[in-house]
Formats: sequence, structure tokens, C-alpha cells
Amino acid sequence: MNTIKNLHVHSTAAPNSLKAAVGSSLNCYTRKHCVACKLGDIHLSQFERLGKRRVLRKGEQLFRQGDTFQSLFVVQSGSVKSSVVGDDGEEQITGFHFPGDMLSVDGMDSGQQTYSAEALETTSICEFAFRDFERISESMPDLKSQFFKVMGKELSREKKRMLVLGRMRAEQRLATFILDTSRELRSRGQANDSLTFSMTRQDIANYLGLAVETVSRLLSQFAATDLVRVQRRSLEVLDRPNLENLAQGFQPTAQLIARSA
Amino acid sequence: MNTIKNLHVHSTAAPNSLKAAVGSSLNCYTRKHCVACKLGDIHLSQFERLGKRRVLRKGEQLFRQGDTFQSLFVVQSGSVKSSVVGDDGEEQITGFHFPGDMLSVDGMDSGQQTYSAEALETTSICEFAFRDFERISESMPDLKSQFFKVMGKELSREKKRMLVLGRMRAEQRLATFILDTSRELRSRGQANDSLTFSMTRQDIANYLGLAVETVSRLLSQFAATDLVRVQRRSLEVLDRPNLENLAQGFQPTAQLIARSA
DNA sequence: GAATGGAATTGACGCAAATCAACTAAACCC
DNA sequence: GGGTTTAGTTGATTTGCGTCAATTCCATTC
Repeated sequence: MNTIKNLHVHSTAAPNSLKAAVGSSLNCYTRKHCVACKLGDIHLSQFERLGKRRVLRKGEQLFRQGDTFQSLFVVQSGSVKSSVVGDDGEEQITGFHFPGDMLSVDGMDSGQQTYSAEALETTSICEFAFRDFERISESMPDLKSQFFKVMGKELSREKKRMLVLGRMRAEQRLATFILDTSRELRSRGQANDSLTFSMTRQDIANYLGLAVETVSRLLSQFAATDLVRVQRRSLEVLDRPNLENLAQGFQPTAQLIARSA
Repeated sequence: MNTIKNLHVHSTAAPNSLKAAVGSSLNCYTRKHCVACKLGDIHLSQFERLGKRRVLRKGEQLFRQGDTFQSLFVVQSGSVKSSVVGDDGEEQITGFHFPGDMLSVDGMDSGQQTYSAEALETTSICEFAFRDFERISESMPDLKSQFFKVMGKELSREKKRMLVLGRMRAEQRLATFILDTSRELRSRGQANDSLTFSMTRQDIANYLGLAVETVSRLLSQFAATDLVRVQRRSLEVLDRPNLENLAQGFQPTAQLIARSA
């Protein structure tokens, strides 16, 4: 929920077109869905040549906090988690990233990666050297403006996350997470109300600032009140309205209470 | 802690030079301390002409979440808090901003302000029309690159804040806040270990995701163990090492325990 | 198909911090 | 100067969630 999203302007990406794009190493997923999409074809192909494809297996790291910043990455398929660690070694997952999301932009400032990124499953990534990006963007002023928008979006997303971490109770956090993730995956062509998590409960808990047990208990409770159906890593949203109520801190409706009794 | 900081390259700004800069409406604070600082003098004056000065009294809002985005703002003197509100009306303070900080950059994406900004005391602000910024930056490619850095820094700062809100206990949060604020104000020329808050306890509590009472109690406790000296809104750091230990979740040292007994 | 290990669930318990409540101290205003 | 308001402190009580512990459920691997 926490990266540069919607680089792609056409959010109606069908899952098929996704697969197709990933299949070809030249025809990077970026082509249709990301930063450069609004630019002319000549520039586009110029930009595209720079992308280098890379495949990570589950658990492999794309980069680590502190690494030298030299590339921008775009997720093509699979999923990635990003996290920061404090001085004391405590780790906080800052976001989950799906196809079309861009990673590592904040490194531009310090020249260092400010967080770590790790594949949650087999994942393919498109890598661009930042130097090339800068060179190319000289002849494409629009490109930089696109990036402003992208970073602005990320900034506002992170602000919303503070609301989650700072003010919400456990129930609200989890409900919000489910709804956000559902929306996120839906915009990438997944089925309407069902989604499959690539992350563990532990990851979810960490992301939400909760204990694993709390997440587990709440999921069971959500299932018991027919808000969702859960089975292992796959989840189906059954009662979106009440899930939204919950996310906003309202009481579940009377109907719901009756049902759970 | 939570905006575009260190736009200024010369972080050795003395308090005098600050006042001087603010005194003149043409010689915007930006001149010496922010975005345009690395650019040539010709460009600089060109950029500077665009700035419009504005003064807010305590409690007045600079802009509100949802307002049309059309300007970038730089704090010249005073201080500002920014906050987001959720669907349910819950408010979360996302940052405090001091001279040299830039506000409202994330609006570039959506064309709307993604948060609200309010003066904590009498505050003067320099406002630039975004349109002018875009026009000027065409002839100054460096300007945009500067902005990338600035936004990258903000992004990584927000990630660190997730660590605070997601993983830290109350003690750690407050200790971190004190140390961060102290560093922040020191870099703007305030005295070494003493600082004066422009925000209420309530603001601090909200910012840290805690209740006012908790903040109050902890401050008293910090004072009782000689970590700090507090009097109303002014605070003096007495024992930085142990405050840092606390911030990192370590136990206070034996010495400290003895002292508190 | 049995064995190993990690992920997830469930229950019992304790604690950190929220909430509720009473009081004090500044700041503000006529 | 006295009365009102708002900010801040401190104490008593409650509670949501974390921690600890025990099981169960799957996924691997031999």
C-alpha cells in the first residue's frame, strides 16, 4: 500500500496483458503501465532499452537499507515487501508492492537506499540505472514531472498510513488493510472480492503494528461474523459495507450483531 | 519532523541571519536556505521575485486537506503543524514544520492538498505559485533535481516515523521526539540542549499516537530521573546518552536507576 | 507415508497505556 | 483584580492487545 503506485495511467490492465508484457524482456512491463507511458514512442523506446530484467525467488532481497543507490526498480510480476530497521534492530514493514509499483525512489536524496526490499514470492523486476534516467530526462522534461506526481502520491499514501498506525484500533487496522489490498489487487485485474495474500500473517501483523496472534484472532472473528471468508492465504470479502464500517471505527450494524449471535 | 527538511544546504544558519532574512519581504528566507540555493544568482533572483509573503497568526490555517493545490510554501519563521483526517473525522498530526521547511509538495499529484497545515504561533510563510515553478524550472533543470532530493528525504523521514508509530513503546516515542526536535531546532540555530515547544501536549500526544495524560506522565517521569528539565513549554536535555538509550528501547543505565531511587 | 519444521490458530494471563475523574496552574478577558 | 477558560498534571480504574504457551495445520523432504 505504500509505494509509488499507479504509475500506469491505464488502471484497467487485464491480467493477460500483464503476463504478455512480462514474457518479453524487451517489452518491459513499464511500457504499458508506468512512468514513460505518456511520452512519445520515440522517447519510449529509448527509455525502454535501458531496462534490465531480473528475477528474484521468494525471500531474496532486491536491495538493502544502506546499499548504494544507483537504480530505480519496477515490479513486473510477483510481489515485494519493503521495510526499515531502527538502531535497535527492530524491523518495520513499510509497504507491499505489486506489478507496476516503483521501488527505491527515496534513495535519490542521500545516495543510499533508505529501506530494504525483499521478494514475497518469485518476482520479476525491471531495473533502470538512475544515471540513464537523468540523462534521458534532460531531453524529456515531462518525465521528471511524471515523477513528481508519483512521489507526491507516495507521500500522501504514507500520511494516510500514519492515521492507521497512530489512531486506529486493531480491528480498524485489519479491516482497512483488507479493503486497501483488495482495491490494490483489483486494479491489477484480480477477481472482484477475493484475493490471495503473498505475505505471511507475521508480515501483515508487522505492517499493521500488531502481534501475529492479534491478526489471527481478528481474522477468525471477521470470518465468524461473516464479514469475510478465509482459507489459508486466500480471502474473500463477503460484507464490504460492514467491513468499511469497521474500518472507520463504527459499530457493526444490528444485522451483523444478530448474525453473530 | 515530517516535511521537506534541509532544503537549505547551509545548516549552520545562525538565528540572526534568520531574522534578517525574514525582515525583508524581497529577500525571502528561501534565498539562503532552500531549494534554489545551489542555482546561479541570475536564476535565483528570477525565482525569488515569485515569492509572496504571508503571515499567519496562531491557529490560522495555511491550507486544508482537499483544497485545490496551486502553491508551494516555505516556512520563514514560526512553526506549523500538518495533519490528515480520516473518513471518520479522526485527526492525525503528521508533522511539525520549522523555518526552511517546504509544505504542500504532495499535492502535485492529485491537484488537491492531501493534508491540512495550521500555524502553531505567529508564522510567516513564503508562497510560490506552482505554475511559476514549472515555468521557471524549464530553464533550470537542476531545480527539479533538487526537488527530487527534497521529496526523497521526506519519503525516508516518513518511513522512519512508521517505525515510531508501529513498533515503539510510549517511552521510546517520547524520547525519540525530544531528541529529533532538539536536533531539528539546533540545526536552525537554537541553543544546544534547550528547546521551546510551540505545540501543546495534546499536539505532541496526537503526533506520537498517545494520550495526553501519557505524555504528561512520561515528561514528569523523565524529569524525575533527571533526563530532562521541564518547565511549561520549555525543555532542557540533561542526559542525552540515557535519553538515547531509552529511545532505542534499552534499559536506562544502572547509574540512572540509582539516581531515581 | 512418516517425519520435520514453519505458519497459523486458540486460550490463559499480565501489562502498558487508554479512559475517567479530580485538581492545579497559567493565560485571557472584562 | 477577579472570574472564566484552556492547558497541564496526577491518581484510580479499565481494557485492548501483547506475551507466553500449547496445539493444529500444511508444506517439504526423505
